[in-house]
Amino acid sequence: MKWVYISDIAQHLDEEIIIKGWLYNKRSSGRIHFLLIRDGTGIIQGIMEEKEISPETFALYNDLTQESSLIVQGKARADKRAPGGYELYLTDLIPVHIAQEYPIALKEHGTAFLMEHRHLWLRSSRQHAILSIRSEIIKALRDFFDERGFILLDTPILTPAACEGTTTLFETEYFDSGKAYLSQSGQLYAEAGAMAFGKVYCFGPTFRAEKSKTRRHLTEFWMLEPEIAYADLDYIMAFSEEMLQYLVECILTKKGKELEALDRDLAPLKKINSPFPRLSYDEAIKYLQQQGSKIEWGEDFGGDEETILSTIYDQPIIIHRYPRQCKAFYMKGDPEAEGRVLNMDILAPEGYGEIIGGSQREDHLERLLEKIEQQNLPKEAFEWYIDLRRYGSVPHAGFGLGIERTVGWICGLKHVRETIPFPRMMERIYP
RNA sequence: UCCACGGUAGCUCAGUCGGCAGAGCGGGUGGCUGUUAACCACUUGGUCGGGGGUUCGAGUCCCUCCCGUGGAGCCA
Repeated sequence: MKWVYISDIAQHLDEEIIIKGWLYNKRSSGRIHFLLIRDGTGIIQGIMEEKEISPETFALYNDLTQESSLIVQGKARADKRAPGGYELYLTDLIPVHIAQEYPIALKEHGTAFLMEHRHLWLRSSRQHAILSIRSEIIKALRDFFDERGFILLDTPILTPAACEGTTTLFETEYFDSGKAYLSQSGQLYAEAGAMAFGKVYCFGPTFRAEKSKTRRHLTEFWMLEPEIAYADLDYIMAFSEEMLQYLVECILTKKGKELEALDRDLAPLKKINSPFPRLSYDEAIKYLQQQGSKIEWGEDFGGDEETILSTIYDQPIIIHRYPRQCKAFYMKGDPEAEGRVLNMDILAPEGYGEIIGGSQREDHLERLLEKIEQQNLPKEAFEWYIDLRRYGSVPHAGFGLGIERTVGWICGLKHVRETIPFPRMMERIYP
């Protein structure tokens, strides 16, 4: 007997097949039972008629609890009455495990309760849709870089020092060498990679020990960071536009059903069309002040400012050339504007805010040393990084894309915590 | 860390002026040959977050601690 996944059911109509899965829900009107069976690829309604099956098997219905695992045999047919469009007329059913009383009923639950049962919550159709879109987003992005000849460069997670002195780091003991820190960015190592391979990207988890409690923060999140030798700020702005355009088109093509299941309004995504509007930091400040914001020149944008800026246009918006004082030491100064750096942030539309932050890097040895000194960073820990400016330094640039925020935007979610299987937040490390 | 709100049955919540602890869902039993978060009947289910106080009497008022949710700051 052939084992078939529910997603492939259309190719096996009227064949006797086997499906292995779990009981999502059941209903009965006495002589006919309805079993909603899921197998991770979809849901199908199983029909159990008293006259078509042995009395012992028919009676098993009473023992089957929500999320019990089972193997069923039957013939599939298309039927408009069935959720999912297909039904399986059961000829046999073997319970694999009768589940204990399942904590998550098919009713409303609070976020705290669901997060406490995240390992089970993943089985629900909504989480299934979000995480399969996440998987496709990562695949699309990796395809984008691989097709353009980038090398995937895995950067270390345990590091000897901070990449950006400002943020708080998770600390751990490292044998007899003292402290090690969990990486908050792979960028510095990616720069070494770019000098070796020309164009590279890293993709991995990053860690921020900030006590952030907002809808767009996690303590552990995944970041994709390309780094390109001989690229300047204009190059990476155009490049990231191309990347986002590619990504959105790809997800619309391949994940329409899942987006629909999430009630995502597709119109704003279909409108995405590069090049995106660009605003310098100075222009953005001027605009915000006209809108009544109290922000002063030199301050970084807060959540409210980001929301205002990301709703001006129905496109992602690029803000570039921020003041030096609110940005990291490795960013190159703008030769044409005193006090500004050659950086850019991309804010997703519909109020989603920052999903990309990038810059042209300081490639001049003396100026980099000055900045390290000014910011009181431990020079010894950065010697290897400084070496990159001693041996064939070139202009180069790169950016980081936050995966969870990107998934949140594309799925139209209010909070990033559902965009990763097991979110790590200030108040949550279980499960 | 700060501000606001919340914690009552397994879950989601109601509980009036301080006066017998409630509903829906889930669980259990029975019924129903096309159900769509099925439905109908019956039934089960409580350390009212912990501690202290006021009171004849506290889920309800006061103090305190714990936990959670939303937001701020910081950032992707």
